[in-house]
Amino acid sequence: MANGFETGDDGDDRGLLSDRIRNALTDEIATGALAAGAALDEQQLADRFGASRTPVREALRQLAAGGLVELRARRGGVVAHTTPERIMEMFETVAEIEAVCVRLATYRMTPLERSHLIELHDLSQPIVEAGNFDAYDSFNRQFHEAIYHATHNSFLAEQAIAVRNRLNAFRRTQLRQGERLRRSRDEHEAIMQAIAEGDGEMASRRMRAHMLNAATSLSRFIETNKLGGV
Amino acid sequence: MANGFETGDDGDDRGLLSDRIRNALTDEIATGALAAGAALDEQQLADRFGASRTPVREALRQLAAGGLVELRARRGGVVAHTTPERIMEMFETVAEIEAVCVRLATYRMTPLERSHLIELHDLSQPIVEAGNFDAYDSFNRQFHEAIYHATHNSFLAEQAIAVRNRLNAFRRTQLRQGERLRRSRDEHEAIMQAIAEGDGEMASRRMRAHMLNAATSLSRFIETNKLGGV
DNA sequence: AAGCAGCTTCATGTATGCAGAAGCCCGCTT
DNA sequence: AAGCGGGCTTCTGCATACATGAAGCTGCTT
Repeated sequence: MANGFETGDDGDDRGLLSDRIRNALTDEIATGALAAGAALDEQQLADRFGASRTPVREALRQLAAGGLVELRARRGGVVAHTTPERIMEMFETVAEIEAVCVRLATYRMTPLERSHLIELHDLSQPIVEAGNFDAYDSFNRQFHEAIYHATHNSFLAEQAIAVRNRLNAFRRTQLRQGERLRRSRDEHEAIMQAIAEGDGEMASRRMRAHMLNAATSLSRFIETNKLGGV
Repeated sequence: MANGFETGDDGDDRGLLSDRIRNALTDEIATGALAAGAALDEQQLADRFGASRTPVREALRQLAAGGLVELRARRGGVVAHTTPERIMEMFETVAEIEAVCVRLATYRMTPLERSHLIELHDLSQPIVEAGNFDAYDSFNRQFHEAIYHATHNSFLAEQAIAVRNRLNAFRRTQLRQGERLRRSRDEHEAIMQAIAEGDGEMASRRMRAHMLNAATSLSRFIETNKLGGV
């Protein structure tokens, strides 16, 4: 996470109250239960969570720092209004950062890391065959994070994870089409090949294309379903 | 800033108390008045700022979100321990992000934006001649931020500014050598030329080199002055 | 003497109370 | 009837008080 907060675990039973509230609100914003622009009344939220305003305030501050909530001094907070254009910008940013990561990783990864990545990639084959979306999502995360770490630049890796998480809040309307699943793995395959050949630039270009393909698919999805303000 | 907080201005007289404390602590950490690893006692800070613990807590949370402070649940906070290695990682990250920005900017900037950038660059000539470090610092910031904006990706621009600001906290030990000043402008010149030729890849490579040169200079500085834990 | 248990102390986490500012509604004026 | 001003309401921001978990210390046991 590397967000400056160590709470033990992200479970929901025993952490700090403010963290539980933060996680809950994050989920609700991500799932759309709290629509963009919705006012966030402190007392109201406190009542809803059976807590006082204090932990709610702290949760809101943290969400504001993460960009999910906008706070105006003495005027309360609202759920950040994220337009489709901005989501596309976020996608492009992630794509570029991932491209940077895979290029550096190609040049710097240890044989052990390369082996781990190959193993991970191989494991995704049966997942695609089975069409298990949740499992693939989990694998996909591991795959990309393995690349982040292989840059041997922990700060960059943290940035990549942070921006990726921030984007994930809007990927719930994920493209759950089997075709994209297979294409995603094929693109991974191409990236792996470039890595194997030690061609960081090629891996970088393919990674960028990989991410932008996902963005394009989502864009089409938004277009056809007319999800105006997300 | 796009950090989710709108406080009117960053002045110190009339904003929110928690913001004033946050700014003050940011400065103190940046200047080294608060050394890395120093414990941050809430009550103690509250006394020092003549406030209660509440705004201090909020300030600490925001700083934690920004990475300047590490908070462990129920165990208080300490100034984030930023090793020279980590600073170098941050430099590399900034260099890569800037490289991405200038490539996108090259392909997307409007004639007006290009003109503005050229004007900005021209204005830096007399500043270098005069050896005015502060003025050059200000210009440099404008120059790079103009490039961010020219990407026409506001999210990416915000990320770039955020990570740059975070790094700036450690650049106070800035290399104030006239030679570096002139070389910096020469590198800008080379970047401008690549932009003028519409060669985004070239501009990107030169920008990366430009940033890494600055990092190398700082690295030498740290090495010779043995600023162990920063 | 070393290690552990229990207690004490203290800092954090949470709740509540209070003051001030922003927004709103109502009534007044033109 | 429409625009404006004042009082009112409500919510945020800050302060203070209470509860709880963590760290350190003391004394006992082995």
